[in-house]
Amino acid sequence: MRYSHNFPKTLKQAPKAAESVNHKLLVQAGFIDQLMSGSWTLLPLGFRVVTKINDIIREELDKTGAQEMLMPLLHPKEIWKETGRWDKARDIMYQLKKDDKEYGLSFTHEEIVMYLITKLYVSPKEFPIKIYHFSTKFRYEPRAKSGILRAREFLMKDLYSAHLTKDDMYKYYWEVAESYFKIFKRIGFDVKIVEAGGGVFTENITHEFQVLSDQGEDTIFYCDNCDFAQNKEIFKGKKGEICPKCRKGKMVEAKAIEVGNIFPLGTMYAEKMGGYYNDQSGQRKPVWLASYGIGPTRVLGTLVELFHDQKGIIWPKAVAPYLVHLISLGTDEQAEKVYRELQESGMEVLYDDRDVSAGEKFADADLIGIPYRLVVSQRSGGKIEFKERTASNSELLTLQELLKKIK
RNA sequence: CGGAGCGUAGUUCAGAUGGCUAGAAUACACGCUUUGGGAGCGUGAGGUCGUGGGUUCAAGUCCCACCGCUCCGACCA
Repeated sequence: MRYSHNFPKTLKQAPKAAESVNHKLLVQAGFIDQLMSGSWTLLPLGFRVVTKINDIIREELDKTGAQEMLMPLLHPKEIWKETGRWDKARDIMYQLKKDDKEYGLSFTHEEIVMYLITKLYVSPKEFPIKIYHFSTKFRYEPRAKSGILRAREFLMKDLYSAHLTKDDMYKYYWEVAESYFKIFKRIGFDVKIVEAGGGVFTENITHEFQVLSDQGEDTIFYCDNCDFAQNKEIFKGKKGEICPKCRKGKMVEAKAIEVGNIFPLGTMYAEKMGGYYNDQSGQRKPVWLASYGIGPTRVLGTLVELFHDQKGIIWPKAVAPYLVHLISLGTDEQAEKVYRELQESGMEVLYDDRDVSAGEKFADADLIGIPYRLVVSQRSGGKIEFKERTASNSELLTLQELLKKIK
């Protein structure tokens, strides 16, 4: 991509109102734009990062046998009445009326999934059913905040699984937990799996995937010796106490950002919506439902909170919008050739071909945060100057050496 | 919803005790020059001063109401 045609360009200054790091840097570098409080556009650079995040999620979930689909966001009131959540979730659901018919904007999809399963499944042999989609969620937040971390409209990947038995539900539940762990590791996070309550979703203990960060609005307690961790809402002890699980480590208190969560919902949805099957003995039994979410746009913000310096963003390679940032300093013919060759080798290149000063190109490269910076100039002779975003020194390489190094 | 701050050009801001055709920087367009850390000169375009009402000979400036954004709190799968 030629940066001269990238929409939009970086800003000289971050917006005045921005205080959180993800808000400042993502806006200044041209990844996102705010429409109103809690509502954001993913600009081309931001959308590329989210696409990378989604691709990783998709790849790992497909390995568990899950199938991708897409469900609607405009829901009839009646389906939410069936589970009682039209009234119970009134505070977070956008509800609207048009010509005397009432609708809700989706804040989750359990009701729709249960409706689909009840309506479309043919035989118990089809279970377990594992379906997911990436789509927008609308949630009325009393106070949207922290840049893109707490929005009223945001992107979510939600997976739903339906099972004949509780054991089978939990078997897959832990398989997804493992899958989530891999996803976050690939993205670049060191996540903690934290026990939590289920809120408006379930009475059961659920699990959150938390990334430690001072910018987080959740408070968690975790053991410094074993994997025990609980969020503030359900943890009964205090920090510094002996871990109730391993009896060896001490409990640590920390701020964290919740990037994913999983819910073993049980049979409530099936019972309220008629999701039954006949088992071998001819008995009528409800199916077991679980749901699992990851917020790709919140992941985007969390990445910036974690990976940045004074000059800008530092994208992990797995999710960077481009892998290399090519800069030409007054040697356009050579840079054009390098650009062409890099593209032919399948490299994702952002090529700054603008007629602006060297300093501006360097500053923008640091701000945008692509992992590798390449400079072609008089000074580099026939070679290409290679520098990692986090390094202070560069080295001169031929194209072949460069390709070998990066791949 | 309670508290605080803010709202003037695309962006960041200046416009004191009310006073003339509302300014700067930056970004943008054109020309020339320039290319290793946000270059220089010139020309040009760009504004319902958040909205509505009020006070006044006169309001960006004072008063009232409302709207919006950010932060703290309440809330939060």
